[in-house]
Amino acid sequence: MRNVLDVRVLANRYFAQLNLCCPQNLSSYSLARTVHGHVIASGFKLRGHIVNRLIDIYWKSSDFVYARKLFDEIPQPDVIARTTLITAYSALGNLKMAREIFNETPLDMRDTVFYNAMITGYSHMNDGHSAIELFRAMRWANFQPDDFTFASVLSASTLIFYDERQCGQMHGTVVKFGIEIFPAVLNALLSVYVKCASSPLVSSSSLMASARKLFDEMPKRNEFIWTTLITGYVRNGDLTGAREILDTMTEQPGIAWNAMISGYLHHGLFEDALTLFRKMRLLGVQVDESTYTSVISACADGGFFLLGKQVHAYILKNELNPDRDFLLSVGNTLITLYWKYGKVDGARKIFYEMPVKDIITWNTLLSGYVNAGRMEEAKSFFAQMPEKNLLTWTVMISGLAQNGFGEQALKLFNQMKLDGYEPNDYAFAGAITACSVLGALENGRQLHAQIVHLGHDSTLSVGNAMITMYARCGIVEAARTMFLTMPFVDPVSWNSMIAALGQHGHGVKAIELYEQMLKEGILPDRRTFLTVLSACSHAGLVEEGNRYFNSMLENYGIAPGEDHYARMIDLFCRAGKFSDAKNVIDSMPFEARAPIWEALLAGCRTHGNMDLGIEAAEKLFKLIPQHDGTYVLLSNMYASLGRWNDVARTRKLMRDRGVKKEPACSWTEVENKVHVFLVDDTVHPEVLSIYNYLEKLNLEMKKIGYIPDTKYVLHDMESEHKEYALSTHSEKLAVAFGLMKLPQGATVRVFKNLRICGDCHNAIKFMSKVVGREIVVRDGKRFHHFKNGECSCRNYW
DNA sequence: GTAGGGTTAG
Repeated sequence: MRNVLDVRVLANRYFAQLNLCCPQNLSSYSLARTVHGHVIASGFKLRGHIVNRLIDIYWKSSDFVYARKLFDEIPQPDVIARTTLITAYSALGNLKMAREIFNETPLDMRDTVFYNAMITGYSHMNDGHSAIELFRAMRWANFQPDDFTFASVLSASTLIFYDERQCGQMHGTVVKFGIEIFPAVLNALLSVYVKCASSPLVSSSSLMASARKLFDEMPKRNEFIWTTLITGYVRNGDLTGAREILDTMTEQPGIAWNAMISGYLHHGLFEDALTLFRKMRLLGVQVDESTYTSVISACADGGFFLLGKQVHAYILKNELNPDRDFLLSVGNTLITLYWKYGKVDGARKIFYEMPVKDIITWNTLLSGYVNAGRMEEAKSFFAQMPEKNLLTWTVMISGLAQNGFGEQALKLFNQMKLDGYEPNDYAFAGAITACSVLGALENGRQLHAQIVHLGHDSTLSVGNAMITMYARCGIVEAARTMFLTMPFVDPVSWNSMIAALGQHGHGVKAIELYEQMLKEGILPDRRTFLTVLSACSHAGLVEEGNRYFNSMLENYGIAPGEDHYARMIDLFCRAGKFSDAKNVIDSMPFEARAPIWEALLAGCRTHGNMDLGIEAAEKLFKLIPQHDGTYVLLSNMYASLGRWNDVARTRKLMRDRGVKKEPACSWTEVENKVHVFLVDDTVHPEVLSIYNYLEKLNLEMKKIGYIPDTKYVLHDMESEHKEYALSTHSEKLAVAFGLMKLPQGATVRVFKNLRICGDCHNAIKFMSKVVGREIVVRDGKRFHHFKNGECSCRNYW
């Protein structure tokens, strides 16, 4: 039996040991476990300060389950243990559990600190209303609020206050309680004014003036207060004002400089951010993790990859300290830096070397894979993520959609909703993009309705995706309406609309829109030129295309890339100007790689320039021997010349060389083999008749050594998404239409669920030219008349 | 046991 004194000595010793523990540090966690073990072994009952301290260390070391277990084992947890637990649950974002502990605590046990913890929990989780409500309840129950209370309450107020009157009232309350002598409270009050001023609903000038007055009258200013004011000016877009404050500062807290750097960063002034960083180093101002994070981010977004790499090297050399949490946010930004400059492997290396990762780390590398189009890696990475959030899903959905996996993207979109996530505008934009990939107009329209219902329709991401979706589905008019009714447009919107017109043969209109964009002072970017050149190419506007191409470097300082040269080759080939196309290749400042030769071969396919096509194919065989695309293009070229034996020879060559994928069925190959094919109104027989039809076609093609991919169609018909399956293959349907030897003026009905999409429309136009007859296609209540390669549908165009 | 400012992902 121990005597009381022994126990107390022991307890004090344990407590001293525990106080040595620094939370959030693994070694302190194991020390806590050891002490805990000693306590139990000695038969000493866990209670009082020791147990509270243990709970505190456990949860701060993220062993929350254990912390809770310990708490539950205490027969009568005191108010301190309860406060710890409330703080713990709040920090984990679980306000429900925190509130449960709160409610279970009898009124006579509570104290001000206890209330403060719960109020702070609400405030940190951005639940301003609950925080204020609890503050009222606290006063109602006659608890005296202190400076901590007001700091939290004021912080909560910034979330819900929207006008000057409220700010003034709160100011009065603070003075009434005589709390304004505490810097933390004053700073929080300043923050209330500043955040209210940055609300779009109020005029910021008078609120900022009040904030400034408050600031000027402060007896003492600490680094918090300087920083709050600087961010205030930054948030209100007054970077000059912010900089003036920074320059008048007597002390130089690094944190205020960080606020300024991040201000420059968020206003796109990357060079200013970097200049300030240099000055900071020069003056010896404390640089920390946050500084590096912003600076690397500025490098990533501002086109300073080399500088970013230098900063990386500097950090590795001077700042690498595994004991600090240094690597997390800096590492996250570094991953962004590397993938944004195409160094996905570099990004991956950083990821795997990081000792501590969070969800941002995972999301960032996922974005890297997705952006590089490395979807297989992205998919397996997504599958092995330990935690996902809305952004994770969004990145994956739009990534799948943009890389052509429309069906998978829509599946994931539904999965996301099943998992309880409310899609945001970006997620909807991803789903809409998936619909444009699939040509699934019906689906896109349903999404459009939901988007309007949820009020996401005014956002840029959704609007831009919708323009493209309607355009790809052939409804250029709807795309135009979107473009015209969007409250804000950006260069992407212009690009999308120009592309919409260009893709549907409205080359002249596309160019007119481009000119209008220039008039409105929007600068074209690399993608704009890709779009404009395509439009010229489709509309046969060779001279204009050439002029725009030359203007890139001359007027806008954009060096044409490989893709732009490829577009020029396409432009010339379509116009039959093969020698000009060849000249483009000779004049390029870099060695022609595969995409260039592919463009040439594709151009030769369309216009049957066999010699040049073979030359391009030879280059491609050398450059990428196992690439099936070359064989497809080459055999298509032969097919367009009716050289069926060469088609068969090419395909044999491909098999002999062990190249895997079979070329897809394409209209040029079979245009000489025209059949009658009509569909009726019900769904099932239509599916069957297409299948039967293609089966028949199969046999005929096999006779000449061609293996078409009807398996593909059959496979999708069996899939659960019938509607997508039909829509996915609208291009193939167009092929089927094209194959028909249509009687003069014949009408073809399109499936109930299928509308004429962009690709389909183009294919039918093309076939009307080839067949030399008028084709009438009924699409719902509308009729499309195709004749001589043009469509004269009044309702649409 | 509780408070106020700056920090990265589409």
